[in-house]
Amino acid sequence: MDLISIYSCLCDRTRLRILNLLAKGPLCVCHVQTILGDSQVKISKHLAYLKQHGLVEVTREANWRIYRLPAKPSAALRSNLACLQDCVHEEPVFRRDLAALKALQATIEADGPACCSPRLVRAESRR
Amino acid sequence: MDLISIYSCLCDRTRLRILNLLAKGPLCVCHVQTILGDSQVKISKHLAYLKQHGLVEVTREANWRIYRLPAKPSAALRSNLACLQDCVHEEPVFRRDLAALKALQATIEADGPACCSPRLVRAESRR
DNA sequence: GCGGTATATTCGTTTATAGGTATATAGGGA
DNA sequence: TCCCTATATACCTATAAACGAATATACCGC
Repeated sequence: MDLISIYSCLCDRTRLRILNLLAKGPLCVCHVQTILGDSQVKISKHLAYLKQHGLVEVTREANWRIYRLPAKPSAALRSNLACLQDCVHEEPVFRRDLAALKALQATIEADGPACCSPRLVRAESRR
Repeated sequence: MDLISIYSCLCDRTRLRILNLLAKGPLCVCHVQTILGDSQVKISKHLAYLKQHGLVEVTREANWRIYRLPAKPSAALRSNLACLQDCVHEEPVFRRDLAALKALQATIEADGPACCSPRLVRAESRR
């Protein structure tokens, strides 16, 4: 994975928003979709783009796909994700997304097991 | 200037190479051209792209245009340029470019005043 | 003013990307 | 087996970007 791949992924707002969410932990597609308020296709394609360039990894859990940041990111990716974390604080969209994520996670906990509830995510991580 | 502008600029190898050079100090177009070994149009257009997105600034000195990194970069730009500095070490192209830059600067010093010799650059900076 | 040098712009072509609509795939449960 | 849900893919269109060739601009020295 080279720098160009990384920056190509970062130069789209939807993808930045996705990465900002994944920085907090793994998520299934439907939750990303809910938080960003975008269509299923759009989210799916951006996730595919990120995966193709090595910025995210996927595992399957039942009907769901759980996306996450790479377990072993390259040095370049690590620096850039860290840098991104510093920069996103300035733009309100990202803060709003994180707030929505928190709210959603609270609901998930309350409702019991759902697509990417902590329980499930832990379970499929163990494999 | 927002994150997308920054990352859009960074997702092209030619522009990364240019920024890597400018990190060492101001340069005129012809020297960038010489070091990268690309056509005049190509370099000129990438510099225009960088300028349009606020990643470089230009001043004129006689027949030459001197490009430099912004005097007062935004926080986001500053972090990303710093991050880039860390990352470019891994790829040989960038090291080779810096070596070529050093060689070129030695020649300039020896030959006396040229388009972007330190003397001229200092002179036009004072305005 | 003229010619030369450095740089920018215009135009055309090719390729990549974003987004949508419609459709396919794949697993789970009745 | 059939249906439902979650996600991916194919196909289309519009827009942006990259690059080259040719041309324009702007300053300099004579």
